[in-house]
Amino acid sequence: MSRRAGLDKPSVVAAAAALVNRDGVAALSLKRLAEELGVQTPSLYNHVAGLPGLERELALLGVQRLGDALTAAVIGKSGAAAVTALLDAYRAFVTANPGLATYTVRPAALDAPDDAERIQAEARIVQVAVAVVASFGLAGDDAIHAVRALRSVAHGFATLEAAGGFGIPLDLDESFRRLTAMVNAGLGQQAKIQMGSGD
Amino acid sequence: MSRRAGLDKPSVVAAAAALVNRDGVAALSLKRLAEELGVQTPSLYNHVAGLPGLERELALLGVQRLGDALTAAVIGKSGAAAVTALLDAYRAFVTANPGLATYTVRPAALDAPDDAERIQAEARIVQVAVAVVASFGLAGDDAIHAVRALRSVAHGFATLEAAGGFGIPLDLDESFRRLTAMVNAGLGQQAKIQMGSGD
DNA sequence: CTATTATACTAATATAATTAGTTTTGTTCC
DNA sequence: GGAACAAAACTAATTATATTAGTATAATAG
Repeated sequence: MSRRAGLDKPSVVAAAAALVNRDGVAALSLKRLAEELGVQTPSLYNHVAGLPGLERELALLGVQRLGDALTAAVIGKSGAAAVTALLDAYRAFVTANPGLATYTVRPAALDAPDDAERIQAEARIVQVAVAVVASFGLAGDDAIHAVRALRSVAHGFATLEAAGGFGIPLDLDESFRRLTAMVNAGLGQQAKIQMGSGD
Repeated sequence: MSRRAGLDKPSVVAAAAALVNRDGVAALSLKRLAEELGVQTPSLYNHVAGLPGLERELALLGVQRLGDALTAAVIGKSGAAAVTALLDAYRAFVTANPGLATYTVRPAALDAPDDAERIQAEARIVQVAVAVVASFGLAGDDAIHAVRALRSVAHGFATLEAAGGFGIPLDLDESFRRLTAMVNAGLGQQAKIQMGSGD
C-alpha cells in the first residue's frame, strides 16, 4: 500500500464527474470526493484549485464532451436528419451525464470572461448548431433564432426528463419524437419564408 | 429596539425567495438569511425546519406562484392565444423569479411523496396546461405529449435566458415569438391529425 | 395580574473548506 | 548509486455554516 494514490487532475475531475452524475451536484464536496479517492481532503488541492476550481474543470469537461457528442452525431448529415441527430445527441448526453450537464448551462463569459478554453469549447457547440441550421437553408439572424429554438427544446426536454419532471407514465421517446418533428416542421417553414424574401 | 423581530414563516420564506432571486440559489444560507432579517441564525428554526425545510417552503411557494401566474394568463383564452399566453407567462415568471423557479423543476413526488400540498400545487399546473391543449383540440395521450412539448419549450428557453445562456446580442423577444409560433403550428398540425383519426 | 406560549437568545457540537507547513515519494542528473 | 529537486500526500489549525439544547423574555389569554 504505497503512500501515493497516483492522482492527477484528469482523474480527480473524472471522479468528481462520476459523483455528480450519480448523486447530483448538491452531493459534491471535497470531503466526499477525497473519501472516494482514498485520500485526505487537502490532498485534492494539489490537483484542483479548491471547490471553485473543481467546478470550473467540470464545466470545461462537460462543454467539451457535449461538443464532441454533438459534432459526432451530425457528421455527414444535413437538414431534418441533422436536426434530429443533434437533438437526440443532446438528450442522450444529458441522460448519461445529468450532473455534468448542469455545469454546461451558464456561459463562461459571465463568470470567467478570461477563460479562453471554456469560451472556445462553448463556441464550438454554437458552430455545430449553426452549421446544422445552415444545412436547412437558414442564415444570418434567422439562423441564430433557429439555434436558440433548438437549444431551448433540447435543453428543456432533457433537463426536465433528467430531473424526473415527467411523472405521467407515457412513452418519453414518443414525446421527444413529436417534439423533434415539430421543430423540423417549424425550421422548414422558416427556411421557406427566408427563401421567399430573397426575391 | 424591541427584542422581537416580528418574524413568521411567510416573512422568512419571502426573504429567502428574494435572496435566491437576487443572488442565486447557491447564495442561500441560514447565516446570510438571518443577517438580512436582523436575527441570529438559530432563531430561524422557530419558523422553518432548517435548510431542508426552507427549501421545501421555497419549492411550494414557487409552484403556487407559477400556478397562479399561468392560471391568470390563460383565463378567457383558447387555442393559439392560450398557448401563447401560457408560454409568455411561464417565461415572465422565470425572468422575474429566477431563483424561485429553480425549485419548481424537481417534482415533489420524487423526494417527498407524502407532501400533499406540493403535489396538489403541481397537479394544478398540469391541469391548466391540459386545459389549454384541450382548447386546441387535443386529448388523451396526444394532450400529454403536447403538454410535455409546451413545458419543454417554455422551461428550456426561460431557463437558458435567465442563466444568461444566450450570449449573442439578438432580440430575445423575437426568438421567443418564433418559438411560440413554431409550437402553435405544431400543435395545430397534431390537432388536425387527431381529428382525422376520429373517422 | 398570572400563566402560558411563542420567539429570540447564548452556548456548544459537527461538518466542510481552506491554508500553512511538513514529510515522503519519485525522478533527474551527475 | 547517490544527491538534488519537484510533486504529491500528509497533519494541524482556522474559518464558516448548520444544527441542537437549553434559557430568557416578550406577547397574549384567561
